[in-house]
Amino acid sequence: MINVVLADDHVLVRNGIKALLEDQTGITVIDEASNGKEALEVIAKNKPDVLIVDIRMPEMNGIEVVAKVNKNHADVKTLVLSMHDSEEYVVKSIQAGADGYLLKGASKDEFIKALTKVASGGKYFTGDVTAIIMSNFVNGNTNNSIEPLTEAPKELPFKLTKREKQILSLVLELKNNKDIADELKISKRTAEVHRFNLMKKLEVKNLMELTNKAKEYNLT
Amino acid sequence: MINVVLADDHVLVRNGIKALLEDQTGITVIDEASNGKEALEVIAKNKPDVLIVDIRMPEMNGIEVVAKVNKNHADVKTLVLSMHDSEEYVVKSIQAGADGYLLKGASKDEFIKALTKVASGGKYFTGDVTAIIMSNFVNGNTNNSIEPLTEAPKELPFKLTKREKQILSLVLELKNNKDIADELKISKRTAEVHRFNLMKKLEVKNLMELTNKAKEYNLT
DNA sequence: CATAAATTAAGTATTTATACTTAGTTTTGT
DNA sequence: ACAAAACTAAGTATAAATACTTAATTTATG
Repeated sequence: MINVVLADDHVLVRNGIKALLEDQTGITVIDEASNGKEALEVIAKNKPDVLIVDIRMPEMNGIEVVAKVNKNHADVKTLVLSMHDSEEYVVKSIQAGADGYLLKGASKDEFIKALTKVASGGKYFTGDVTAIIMSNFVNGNTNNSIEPLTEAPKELPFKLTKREKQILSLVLELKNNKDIADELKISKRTAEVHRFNLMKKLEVKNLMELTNKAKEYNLT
Repeated sequence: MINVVLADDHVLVRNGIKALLEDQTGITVIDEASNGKEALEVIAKNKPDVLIVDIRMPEMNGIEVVAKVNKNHADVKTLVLSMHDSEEYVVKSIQAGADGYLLKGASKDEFIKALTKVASGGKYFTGDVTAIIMSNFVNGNTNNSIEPLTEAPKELPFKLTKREKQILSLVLELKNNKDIADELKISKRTAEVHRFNLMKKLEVKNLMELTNKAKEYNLT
């Protein structure tokens, strides 16, 4: 019997997965969570075999949840669900210690396969992203299984100060330096400097690249 | 027996709804579509009783689909699914002729209730938005039922030309005038003029307001 | 085919952003 | 308490955006 906890902020998606899984004998959804923090609480309480977790969630995103689960509840397996087949997300999930990564567009069969594989101690990464992963890790993998990362997760190539993060978030709201300055009660020139340093650190040269990079590194 | 067509770009969501609905006797999902255009084709072919359609979809959004279905297949009922309880979406759905509007966070019970009500010629709008609607239409409504709009859908307070829509979409990607000009092979000055006219028409004075307004009116 | 609407683009003045550098003033870590 | 890091903000020069206006071509539509 596989005991599962579902974490996704949409009831409908949870219901869907639940219906899909419980149609299968040997799988039970013992609890649900609608955000990252709740997921951690629920896991601490219930100790499921597998956590199925969406990346995009309020309070705390799925990847952070996976990282924490791996740290504090090493025996709980994690299967990440995502709408995106972005390399960034996949790699981050692996680094966070996820046991599997599935696209929301996956079929029922693939879903069940992934869950059972993960529950039995295996790894499952959807075929759509396997090629990407392959190029990053050299292993004797069979088709959809890969070994977990052994090396320490490589840290971001930049570190932002508190103030910079503040300014970044305002810049991402497309506010101009004047408005940012007013909002933070600093001079416009100071806002400019922070923005300038931000652009340097993130190695971008315009707003478009900034927003893309920020999204890429989840600096929202 | 109610015959339903599902249109949503996520297989998982479709599977979820399907499982949820077919659990109920008297409801059959006869076909599915993963984007707006496909939805229209599927409807032309199958003539279902009800179309359950997500707002956010590739190719053509759910509201446009509803409008077209209402025009070309008046006997097909439409139930709009959305993640957002935004007034804009609700009002637009009603104007497009939707018979119901449900949040994705709806419970199974509410879902079934909405579907059966819509299928039998009624209207169902989720309680979360009823208050909003009430303030717009004065009718002798019972709880969750409202009358359809009789007046012509009020048009947007601005109309954009083809070129302006093109430029708008590039502006929304945060591209600057130079890049937009290069991309469209026009002079930078021309791009500036179009952007200027855009700002005037939408009555905004900076990028932030522009993106907000564009989102508001679904001008993505 | 004629007129309106749309697209193109230049001119001009003013404001804002960019790309730095320098430097004084907190804050923070050990 | 002392250095390092962070925050603040000024100066300067150049580039780009803003806020218009005018006006020459294209393109649509009655």
